[in-house]
Amino acid sequence: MKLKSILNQIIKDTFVKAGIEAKPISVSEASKPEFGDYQFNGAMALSKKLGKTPREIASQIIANIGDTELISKTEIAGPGFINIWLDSKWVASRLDEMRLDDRLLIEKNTTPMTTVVDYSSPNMAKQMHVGHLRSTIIGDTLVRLFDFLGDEVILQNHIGDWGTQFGMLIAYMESSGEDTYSSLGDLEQFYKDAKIKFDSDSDFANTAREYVVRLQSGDDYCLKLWQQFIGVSLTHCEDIYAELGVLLGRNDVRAESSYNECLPAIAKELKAKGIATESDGALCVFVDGSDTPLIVQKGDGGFLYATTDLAAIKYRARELEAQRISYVVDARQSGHFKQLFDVAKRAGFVNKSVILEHVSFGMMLDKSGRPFKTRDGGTVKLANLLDEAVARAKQMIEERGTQKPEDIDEVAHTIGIGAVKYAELSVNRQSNYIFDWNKILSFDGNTSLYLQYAYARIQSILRSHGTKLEGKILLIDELEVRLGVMLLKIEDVLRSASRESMPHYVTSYLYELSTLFMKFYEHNPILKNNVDPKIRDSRLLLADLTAKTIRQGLDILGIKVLDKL
RNA sequence: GCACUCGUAGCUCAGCUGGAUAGAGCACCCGCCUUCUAAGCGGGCGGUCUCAGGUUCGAAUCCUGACGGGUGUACCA
Repeated sequence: MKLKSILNQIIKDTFVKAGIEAKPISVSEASKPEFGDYQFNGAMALSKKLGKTPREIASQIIANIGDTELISKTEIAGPGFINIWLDSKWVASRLDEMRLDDRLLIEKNTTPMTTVVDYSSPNMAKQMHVGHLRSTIIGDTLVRLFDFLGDEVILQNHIGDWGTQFGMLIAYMESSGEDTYSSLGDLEQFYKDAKIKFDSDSDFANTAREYVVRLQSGDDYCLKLWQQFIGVSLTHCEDIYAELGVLLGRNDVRAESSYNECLPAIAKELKAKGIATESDGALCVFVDGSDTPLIVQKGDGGFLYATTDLAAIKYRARELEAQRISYVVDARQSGHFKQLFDVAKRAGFVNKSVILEHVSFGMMLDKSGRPFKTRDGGTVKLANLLDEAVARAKQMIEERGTQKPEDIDEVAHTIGIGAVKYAELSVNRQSNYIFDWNKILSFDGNTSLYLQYAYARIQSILRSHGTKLEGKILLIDELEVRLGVMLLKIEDVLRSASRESMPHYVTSYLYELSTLFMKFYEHNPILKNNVDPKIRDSRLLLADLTAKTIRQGLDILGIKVLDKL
């Protein structure tokens, strides 16, 4: 439920009733429990405009709140804050509705927005490395989030499958003559070997160069080799996707090369519209605020990634009818996207109303704050990173010794992959972040394990109880009320995370929810002997609803829960 | 040089459209398991929110400048 909107509407109504001619600002969550559940801080700002003291305005607002079942108490505090307490009976009955609803009272958008999410986008010439992790994980969460809230989501994996290096790669693949799949088992090595041969063997280099030309002119033989190469490389990516449990599949691939045919028309159209002009022999679009232009066509007639991106954005807006296009790409390309969006709108490839956003993110750094590399300075392959995560998780649970031997591998996988994903998602995506194994695989603090532990603890209580849950939720203790209100906030959190493409809003919420539950649990016994049956039933229901909310939140993050830890 | 971005506790990070005494986790110190998972909970220590101005009743948040870090800067993607 959209709790904040409901409260905002109440405040808005009081403005009308009181004849206050101003637009109220939004209520905000109370900064402290003593200040209630929500607070309205708009009275101070209106003081000058209305010629009244903030406290006068505040009391005018309060006087007009009238009879509403969801607010139990209001007060004017300090200079003119209005503190608002929700009625615990009202909260309790909403929670009773929530636990009977699969969607936890989270509404589905009545008018779905067609949203394209462009993410992962690995280069087919190389193995996936840690640089692809953030895009893949953040993008996947956005897809799940948008979809859950009811938007029409279209996944786009804009794989890099075109460029001069493929001439060399297919020539080398041909000459190595081995079984293609196994020889491409380590793409990184394959690329290096090809490069060595290219640099040392002039006949091979000539063949490679010839293959680039033949490839670009549509030669059947080279195209066949190239398709074979891309096919194998893509399968490697799919292995990683399966390991990570992300949604991307072969149907979501819309490769760079698929836009090749449209590129001349894009350049022509930009030129015809007078948007692109020639400069130093290249066809360029100059954009206000950038001193370097977006180059649409090279001096030699070739096209660049900017042209491909323009073709792609046009395809997404026109063919896919996207109303929102999100590019989950690292922050270094912010300049490029600024130009791209400007040109796309100016050229009319995309309507003005379409939301174009660069969901940018920072770099992954190691513990000492340097770019995350292997000991010898190479890029860390994603496959190795994920293997290490699972291996470390396995070691931990073996030491703990609470899992059955046959379950260990699966549990280790859930924990290890979950920890890596959560680490990516829980920090503000815009800044660089430090990747530290000890931190991400910890049970303390804002980690996936802490949430999984909270969930597992609740499952354990439910198992001990055994029988079906009964009764109603009663909110008596202060911690119960706070937990209850927190549970009702989930939709507001998901909505703002979706609006701003900020997955860490969700992780922060889940962490706060889990810590609140832990406190509640420590202070309010559930199954102990002296607990009144009605209260016991209520607390069981509250625990169960908390678990469901954690599970739903983690599901949107693409992280699995465990019944036992 | 120019552009973008960041600067919050010893470390890693939250802090939403400006609001009350700036919050977590780690580390360090102290307490809590005969009973629901102690991978937990409670308490303590720790801050000139880089600095200087400005706007405002009110600034970590907005604006300007300085300093410091990162990134990008014409035919690679």
